Amino acid sequence: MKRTTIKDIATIAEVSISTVSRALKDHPDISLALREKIHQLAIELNYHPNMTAVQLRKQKSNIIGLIIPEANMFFFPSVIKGISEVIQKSNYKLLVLQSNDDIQQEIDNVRICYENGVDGLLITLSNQTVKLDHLQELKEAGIPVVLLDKVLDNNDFDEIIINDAKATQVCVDYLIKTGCRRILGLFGNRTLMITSKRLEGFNELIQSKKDLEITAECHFVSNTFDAWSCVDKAYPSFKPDGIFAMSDEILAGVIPALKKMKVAIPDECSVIGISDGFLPKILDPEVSFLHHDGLNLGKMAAHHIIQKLTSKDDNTPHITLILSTQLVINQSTK
Amino acid sequence: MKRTTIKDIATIAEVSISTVSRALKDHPDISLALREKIHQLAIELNYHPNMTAVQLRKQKSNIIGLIIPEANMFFFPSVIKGISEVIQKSNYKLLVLQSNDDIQQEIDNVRICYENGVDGLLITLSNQTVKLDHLQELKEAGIPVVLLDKVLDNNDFDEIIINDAKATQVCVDYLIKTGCRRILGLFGNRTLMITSKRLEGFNELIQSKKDLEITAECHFVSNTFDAWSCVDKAYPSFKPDGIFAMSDEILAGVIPALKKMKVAIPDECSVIGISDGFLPKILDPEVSFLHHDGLNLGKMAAHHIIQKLTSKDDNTPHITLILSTQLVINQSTK
DNA sequence: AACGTTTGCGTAAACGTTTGCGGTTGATAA
DNA sequence: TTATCAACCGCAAACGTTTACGCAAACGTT
Repeated sequence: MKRTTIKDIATIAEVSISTVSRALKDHPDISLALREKIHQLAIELNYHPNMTAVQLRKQKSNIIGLIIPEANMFFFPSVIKGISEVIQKSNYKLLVLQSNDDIQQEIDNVRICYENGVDGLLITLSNQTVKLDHLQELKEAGIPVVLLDKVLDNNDFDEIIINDAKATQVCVDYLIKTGCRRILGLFGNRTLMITSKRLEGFNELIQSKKDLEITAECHFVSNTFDAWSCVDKAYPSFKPDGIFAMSDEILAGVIPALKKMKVAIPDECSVIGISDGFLPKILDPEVSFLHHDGLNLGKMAAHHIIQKLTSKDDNTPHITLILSTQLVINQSTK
Repeated sequence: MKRTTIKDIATIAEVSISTVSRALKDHPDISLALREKIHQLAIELNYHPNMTAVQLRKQKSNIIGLIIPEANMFFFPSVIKGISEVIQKSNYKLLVLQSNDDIQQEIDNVRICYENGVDGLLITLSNQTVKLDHLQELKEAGIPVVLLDKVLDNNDFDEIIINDAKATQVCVDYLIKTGCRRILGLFGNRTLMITSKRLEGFNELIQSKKDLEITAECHFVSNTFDAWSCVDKAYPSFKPDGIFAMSDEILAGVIPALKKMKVAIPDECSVIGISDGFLPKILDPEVSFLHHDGLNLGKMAAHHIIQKLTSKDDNTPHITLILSTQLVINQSTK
């Protein structure tokens, strides 16, 4: 059951290979009659182009690489969905690799992308990544790279992010405005820029409100259940009246922890977080959150990289796209 | 910034292209000294093989296609994670396409996989899929196809599933054993085999317990919020004392709906479902569920297709792998 | 000394496309 | 008649590898 090639079609139609190739893409050099005949033949023989050969010849794969730390249920599904929607329309395909938050795997994955001739790369850095040499190589080879969400400071790459500091401040500010004075901040991995930015914003805001005598405490957790046990320990000793969770993953641990301790939300303690928006709806009570829209992030990323791929001038300076966010107030805050 | 090829290496080392090719894979025909020299050169020149060319020549891509209906936060993240973990170890890559539960997109995606020369295909059928001609073509071209979770009856393909009917019965049986007599069943899209199997199991069990005078009612919903509003409507009229949700996506709507109506779980109404296991932990109260392990499903699928790819004899009859499941009891049931 | 055998490398075809260039018609214009 | 020019199609190289085959030199065996 060998697949049919244009050569097979050529033999049957008794024309040359090049004629078949041109006919199939309706090149005006080929007469209409012959074009139709060959199209017909292609259908009959169930011909499908061998993209591998096309890639090799055209030096273009129409494949976009996506490297993510981990395919967890938070955030990435929406991002992937957003990317897929856009690139499928533009005839691109998505090669998904995960680094498992391991720098070596990330480097390997970048290499895999390169070897497989991706036309562009979207990447959310692992939390072990502190320099971008591996990406620099790609860039020098003329392959556009776009960083998503988790980035490094002062890098030379295009990036699509939110204003992490401000996002955090909007949340914490809301807590304070609604009367919270003892605020517990829960953050992710310390090595991540996304974490330090949000932490920075957090501390800055607390500082700026010192006349209100705010007390704050910050913890760093690595996943949902880590957040859960962190709240278990920190709540009784610190007795916060407001908790800020920097991500859905953390939020998913905070609410159950409080409820297990019979802490009334928001009467005894308010909760707010940065979230993709789904989780807050199904938790009880519905959580107030700053909407960080993963679907939109994915779409923007895809649009941006496709635009880079189709535009001729690649000497544009690197660009930072800052997504807008929106505060959504629900019952978890007063 | 052209990428270096073995030709470049050959020119510099003043040997032939084939010698470089062999040296790089340590072919014994090449002297040790030359091998080392060429390896060294490859590193200096930052050589990376062009997999597209390798693919074309070897007629093998080491790419596995994955087609899913939708990258949502339920189930698929774990499946993708499981698949990725396994295939990355075996040097395979994953091409992820989503059909958005649209048959035409699914067909297109299968074609894309074929054109890009995937060595194997993993697919979870869309809910519009009623025949498998598009997959048959792949199979006839010698490309192994494995169906995941959502399958059709009496198909000729390898499949990895759970015993849907039994899984449902275990859940509903538990509800009945703990005293429920008015049971509301919430199911997904009717066209899916997975739905009809679970529904079948549901009805069968209810029938078999007719001496207990069980009353049951079934509804079909398409997503979380659909499930939510369904409960909103059905609960007041039907007044169930037990609810069965056939998936995480549905479960995520049931619990909030009940809580909003101030229904005490499980005192007024028990809840149980088929779930990947994460969601039940963060909902309140913690939900009893039959564990349908997506991570494991992914791993099994990857292992199976890799095994098929490496084994010589492809004339094995099609095989159905039925994953084991486990009932986990929490506070949402008595 | 004659004959195998091994060692070490090169030649060239092949994988399935695309595409620049050139060539052959037949018609039209000068 | 000859030059011009479309219209239509084929030749062959190229993309970067792999690999069957060949071949020369070196070595070992009688």
